[in-house]
Amino acid sequence: MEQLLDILKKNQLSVTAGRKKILELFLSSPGALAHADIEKNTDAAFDRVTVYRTLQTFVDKGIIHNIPTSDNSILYALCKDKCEQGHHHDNHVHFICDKCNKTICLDDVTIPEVRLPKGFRPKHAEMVVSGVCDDCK
Amino acid sequence: MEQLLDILKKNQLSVTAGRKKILELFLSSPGALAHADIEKNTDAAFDRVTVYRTLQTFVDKGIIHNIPTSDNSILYALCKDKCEQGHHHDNHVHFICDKCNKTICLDDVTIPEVRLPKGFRPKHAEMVVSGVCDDCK
DNA sequence: GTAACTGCAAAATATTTGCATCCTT
DNA sequence: AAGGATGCAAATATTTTGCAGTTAC
Repeated sequence: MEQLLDILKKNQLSVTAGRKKILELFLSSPGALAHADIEKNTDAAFDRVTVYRTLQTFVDKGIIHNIPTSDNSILYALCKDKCEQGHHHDNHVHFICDKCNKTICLDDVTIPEVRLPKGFRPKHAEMVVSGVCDDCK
Repeated sequence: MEQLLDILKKNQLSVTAGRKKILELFLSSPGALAHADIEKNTDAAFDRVTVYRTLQTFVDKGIIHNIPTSDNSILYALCKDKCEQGHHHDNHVHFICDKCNKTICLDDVTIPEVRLPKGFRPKHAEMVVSGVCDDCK
């Protein structure tokens, strides 16, 4: 809870009920959350628009980042590393479980470097592994 | 062109103008395409719904696959390897250029293996690198 | 001729914007 | 008190579905 206020204050965001609740969800969730998850877990206490704006604000501030997915869903997860505004360092692998369908941040698994063809200048890399997670094995 | 008919026939799909045109786009494109790209490049000759259904059909048959992206866009690319229905083998890295915004399949760059935490069973991996491509450097 | 494919209309879903009101600092 | 955040309404955008007409085989 202390941590929660800390994060908001560090990012110069005013502390509101919606932001507290949504950030709390992320802090207590082992994996990533979709917009729909958040609406479900807040009992629609907040307007759908507020959720959109809160997520966008968190992304802008570098509190959360979005995770690449193959379908059209947008998933968000906490930036565990030191993310600054507009400069994310979420260089860890994400795992999607085919059974329970959860997305998990493997914070300890860093994305390996790859050798690119001549002329390509890499700036950022994303890696998503799917399969069966520890809980569902 | 021969190749084009080949692909459709191998997958037991009837040969129609829409499917030919869309598949042709993929065959002649160096990278991935979004739904919007396809509408643009076909001059809206086909109904939007037809594009949706054609893409879905191609994915189901394993002719194309979708590429994970961090924003909410859905990108599709040809399966260059031998993909069977419901069983893709597109284990190459995709590159998204920040300048020209094109997505390129780096067919020769294979996705490296990563060591996962205990209990995780990987089945499939996707990797997307962004930066500046050879043309825009 | 028959099954599959397409276009149109419309429904369902998702996201964005403007503005008045309320809350945080 | 002032600026930012929220809720509501409505505008946009995206995707899906049903059905009748058309096309491929």
